[in-house]
Amino acid sequence: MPFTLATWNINSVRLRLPIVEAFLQAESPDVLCLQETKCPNELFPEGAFRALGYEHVALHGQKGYHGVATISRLPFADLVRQDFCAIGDARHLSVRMAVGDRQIRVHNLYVPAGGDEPDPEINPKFRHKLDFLEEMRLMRADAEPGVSAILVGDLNIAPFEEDVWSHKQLLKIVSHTPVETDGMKRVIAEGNWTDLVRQHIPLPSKLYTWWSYRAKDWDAADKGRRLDHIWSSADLGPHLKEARVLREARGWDRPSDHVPVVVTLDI
DNA sequence: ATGGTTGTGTGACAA
Repeated sequence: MPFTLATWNINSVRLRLPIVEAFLQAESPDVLCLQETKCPNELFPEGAFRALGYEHVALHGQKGYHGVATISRLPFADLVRQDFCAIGDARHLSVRMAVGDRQIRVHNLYVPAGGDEPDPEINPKFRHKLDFLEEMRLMRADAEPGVSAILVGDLNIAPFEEDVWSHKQLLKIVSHTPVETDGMKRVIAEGNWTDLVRQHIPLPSKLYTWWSYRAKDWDAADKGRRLDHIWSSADLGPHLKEARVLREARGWDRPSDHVPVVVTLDI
């Protein structure tokens, strides 16, 4: 059976509900993982998602900042909200669902952006990002026997040269510094994760999922970065049928600065 | 080098 999963940093789910609804009607993924919902759980617009057939909603939100949500056509169980760095931020949510005969745990993550100065000694936000990455090293794709895994989200790191518009110009810019890109590659290697998007759209193709609001003409300038990712356990790699980045969503009305990333597996 | 924009919730901060 085909199984389609999408991830999208939505930058306020309430403000952007119209484009989220349009996306769901157009693409009809089985699962949508949102980040930066900026919405307390009690104010999350669950009804709008139920009306579109997404009857299963898992929330880890807070007022004003951060927040992740996983909405699904398929039922799920074993909801976990992990408190990375033990500071109470709403940055992680995972659920386990049955897809055909297979069990899959879906992790939804919003990694700290890390501020502007890439020095953990003087910038506590960058220290936090590196600490978060260190904690992610404990996440293993094969952590649960008999359960496959998918890890998605705004990971706020563009790991490869082709994941940014200019490798040289971004080497000292937070999201593409060597300590971050090496750290992410270590998380992938040690956790035995597969980068599904790069499996389907391999290097050296340039690929971005985020364009700053501050650019005058994001499309023409195209100074993007690939900050949003979909990884899986190795067993799912051979089942991948397609991976897409919905670049056009950056040009929609009142857009997020991130666009949806979508994979389809044949389970 | 600097400044550029958006969101929350009406301040200052986060991204």
